Amino acid sequence: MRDKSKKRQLIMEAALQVFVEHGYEKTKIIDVARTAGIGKGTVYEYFESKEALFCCILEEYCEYYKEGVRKILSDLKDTGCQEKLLSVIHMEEELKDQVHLKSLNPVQLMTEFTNFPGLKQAIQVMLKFKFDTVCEILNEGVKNGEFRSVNIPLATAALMGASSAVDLISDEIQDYTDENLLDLMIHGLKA
Amino acid sequence: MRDKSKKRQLIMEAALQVFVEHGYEKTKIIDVARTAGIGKGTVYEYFESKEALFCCILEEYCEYYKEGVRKILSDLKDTGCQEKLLSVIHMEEELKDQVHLKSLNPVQLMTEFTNFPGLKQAIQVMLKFKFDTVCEILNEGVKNGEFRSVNIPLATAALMGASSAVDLISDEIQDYTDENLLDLMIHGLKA
Amino acid sequence: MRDKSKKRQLIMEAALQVFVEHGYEKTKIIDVARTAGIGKGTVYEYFESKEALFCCILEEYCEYYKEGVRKILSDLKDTGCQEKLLSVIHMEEELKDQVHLKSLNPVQLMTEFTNFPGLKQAIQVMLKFKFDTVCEILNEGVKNGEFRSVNIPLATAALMGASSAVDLISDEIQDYTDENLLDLMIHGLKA
Amino acid sequence: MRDKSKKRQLIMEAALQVFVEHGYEKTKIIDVARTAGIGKGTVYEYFESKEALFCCILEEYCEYYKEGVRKILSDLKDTGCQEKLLSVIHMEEELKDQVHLKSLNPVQLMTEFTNFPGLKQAIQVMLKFKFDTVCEILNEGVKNGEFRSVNIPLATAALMGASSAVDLISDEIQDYTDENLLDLMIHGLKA
DNA sequence: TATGAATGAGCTTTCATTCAT
DNA sequence: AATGAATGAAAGCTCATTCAT
Repeated sequence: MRDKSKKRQLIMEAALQVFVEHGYEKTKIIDVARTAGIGKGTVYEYFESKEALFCCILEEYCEYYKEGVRKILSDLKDTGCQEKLLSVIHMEEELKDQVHLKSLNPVQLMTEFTNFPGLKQAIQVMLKFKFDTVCEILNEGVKNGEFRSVNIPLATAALMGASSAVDLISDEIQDYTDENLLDLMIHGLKA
Repeated sequence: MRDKSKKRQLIMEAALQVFVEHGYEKTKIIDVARTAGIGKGTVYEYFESKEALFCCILEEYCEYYKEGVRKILSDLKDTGCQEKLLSVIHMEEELKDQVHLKSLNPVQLMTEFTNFPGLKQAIQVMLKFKFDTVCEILNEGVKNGEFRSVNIPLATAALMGASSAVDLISDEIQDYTDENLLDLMIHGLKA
Repeated sequence: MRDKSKKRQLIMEAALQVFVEHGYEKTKIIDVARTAGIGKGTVYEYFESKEALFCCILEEYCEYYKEGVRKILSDLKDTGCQEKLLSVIHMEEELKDQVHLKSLNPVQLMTEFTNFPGLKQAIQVMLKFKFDTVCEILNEGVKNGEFRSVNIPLATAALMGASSAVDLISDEIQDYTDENLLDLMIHGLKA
Repeated sequence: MRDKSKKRQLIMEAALQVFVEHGYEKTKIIDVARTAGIGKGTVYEYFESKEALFCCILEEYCEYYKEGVRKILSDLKDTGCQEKLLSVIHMEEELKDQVHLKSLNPVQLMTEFTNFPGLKQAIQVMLKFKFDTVCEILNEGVKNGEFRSVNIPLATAALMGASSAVDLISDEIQDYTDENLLDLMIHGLKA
């Protein structure tokens, strides 16, 4: 039982690595298998299809992320919203390091999977969770006077998008820290 | 010569439409040909390969975009930077309408084409141009005291990312206008 | 148009040959292609799938058979039912020679394709036509006093089954002719 | 030794059931194992291969059938041939009920396994036995004046084929009984 | 002895690309 | 110049069989 579960995890980790490196379409099951050091058929003992494998990865990642967010926010119950936002953004970076990936950014994923209804749905669940979480924090910030009364969904999207893009373009950016980005979003460009 | 050029354009427009609708991998050359109302082989008379076709589209789009940006900025030589930024963001929206597409957003494209070296380069050219343009505007804004002295590449990435993501998540957002987004980025969240 | 149709026919003939020789499951598309002297992909230009290919063959065979039966029976409008039955049985033998096959006997096909709903239906159409045709002849024979008042569906099944099986076991049978078989079915074993 | 033999029997019964329900090709060893309530590997402890398993079933079925026929015929030593034929046909029906199967009709099997030389041979043994048995009865019937002097192998094939087909097409047949079929074969269609 | 996890040969099917017309 | 019929490499997936436990 332990072994079965471990191998499943092994495959998911190998798959994650290959998916992130080559993208969904270019990823071949045989490469996932080789990366995991197993045979092609074995992948299918654990996952019904390539799409299902991808879905499982997303779901796990999502759970992992949700869990992390919940924990952080409960730890920060009494701090300011700026700190909460920072922690949420931070957590994502840490998550990436832990699972050794370049990105599982839902904003980016949405782009790639627009045409896979099955996958798109799984991504939307993740995206929705992030969106709702950030919305809530902003809402709280507006209520307690920390933030001004902005269009919250718009601000949420902007925040998520900004942090996504910074990722993609980070080669060009000196001194990037989550703090710097958040500071910018909070204080704005205005002199 | 005229004809040759016109048919090339016809194919590119059909291809753009199909690429944007279905994504690169899911786009079949036969669908491009049918959309263009021509034979499958004809596509290959004008473009070496699917990848080359995509590249040409990007390059043309990039030129078109550059041209538009140059014109706008020369028209706005003496206005404030906020207006310039707005015009640049606006222009992208207009461009989409003109070529009837959901998106050719370079931030999104970067995601999908990370693994096509050929395509990635073309996208990066486009991305770089946008990036440099926005950087310049921000730079000017800082110099003339309109903006505070922020980390300009970071701010540029945030701005580009925000406007990209708002696109993807726009279902959730009420009252989205480029003005609202820009206002948010300029004044920040702070109360 | 002529060519397209001819190649389709070529593939169907090659496929028929391979299907009959190796059975449905053991038939590989690559073998059909090689037999037809074409590439594997070409088969799929003309038929959606292996199953569809098989279905088309059955349907064509069925049409061919129906046409033949109709013609024979209209030619024999005024002869006895025994002669009609004989002609129908004869025709099947001739058909086999014409299409160079061991058998497309529906009674046998029913056995092999019990588990392919799609294929089974096509076979049942063929079987039903034969069944109905023989039933009608027997009915007419009973009415005109040529035959006694037997259970017609039962007699039809027996007749069809007898002529099918004789085929399969024919190695063992000396002096087999359709006439002999029919004579046996008509006069019975009784001394 | 007893256990070994019992499990072997268990597997054969499970396999028989699955083979009859799904056909040879569509039968998966895992399904046989599940039906038998054992592990997949265990099947291979008792049978060399899927084909060997099928062969063993046929051989056992054949033995069983032979035994039954021998017993019946010895019991009926002094009755008429019509009764003997009826008993032989009856026995097959009973056999089916005993082993819970839709059919192991050799005429039908011959069709499916034309292309499995190994299996075909086993089937032919069975077929031959039936064939020879029926031939003998007919021979006796001709000799004792019960039947007229027909082409015996032909009549045998017809009889076997008729009873096979009636099986396959039985949905359409009202009031089917072995007696009715035999009566038809003996008295013929003639008025 | 019994197992089922692991395997990879082998299958169907897709589609970018070629090339004869 | 334009075509679309032909192609075969490549991919996802299945399942009989093996073998370590």
